[in-house]
Amino acid sequence: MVSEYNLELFKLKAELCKVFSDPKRLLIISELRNGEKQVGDLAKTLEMPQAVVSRQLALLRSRGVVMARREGTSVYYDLTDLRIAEACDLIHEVLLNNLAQNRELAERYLT
Amino acid sequence: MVSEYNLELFKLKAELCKVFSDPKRLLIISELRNGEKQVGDLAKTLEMPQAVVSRQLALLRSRGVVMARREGTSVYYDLTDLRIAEACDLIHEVLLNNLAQNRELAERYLT
DNA sequence: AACATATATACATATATACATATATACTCA
DNA sequence: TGAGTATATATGTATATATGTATATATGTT
Repeated sequence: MVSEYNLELFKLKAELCKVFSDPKRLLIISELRNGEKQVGDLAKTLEMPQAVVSRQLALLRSRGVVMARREGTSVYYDLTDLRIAEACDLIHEVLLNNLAQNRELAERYLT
Repeated sequence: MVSEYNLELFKLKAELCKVFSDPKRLLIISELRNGEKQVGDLAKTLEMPQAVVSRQLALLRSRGVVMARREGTSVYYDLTDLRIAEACDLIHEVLLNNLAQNRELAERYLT
């Protein structure tokens, strides 16, 4: 039995998580872990077209994951909440665990 | 500068996170927190068509988020890794924080 | 004001995703 | 083996998302 209230909350959570479902955005988030960066530098470091980085940052900002600060012609972006990075760490661990289990399975059946 | 190796890893992470980008899947994960459940029960509790629950569970399993155990005609599903639930908790907190900040903004400008 | 730099956005297109409905499969028991 | 129950999958359709390219906007400089 799912109340409307709960459903709404889960929809918001899903919206937020959608942000993490793209490798480019994860790379951006990963870069921002070490402190704020400007758009152009992110584009250069991550070897992505500027427009792509800008658009993804706009999306991240719309979901409250990053915040922007203008300084002259540059715009600096930073994470709004370090727990986002922590969540990414947990996912990282889960992934490594999955991979390890897959390897184990593979070894069991392929050798 | 993103190495191919890293890119591959981030793609996998994004694939894993995609799992959390749907409210139905989050509800299922949330239900499974309290222990394994069978498909039909999940469908009933969450008021979703059986086919929807089954398909989402298949997806969750393909990503290594849940595991299945058959017992007679029933199939029981459970989380594979509690850190998944922990990550969801962190996201929950981030979301609440976002909402609080939005409310603050709204109050500042609407009153 | 004219120009340069940094960033953002619009549009068209390709791809991915979710859902409802119908159907198939796996298992149990008579 | 045949009926009944639980779960899984296939298909068609509607919608969402990502991308490249081109262009717009904002700020700083001369």
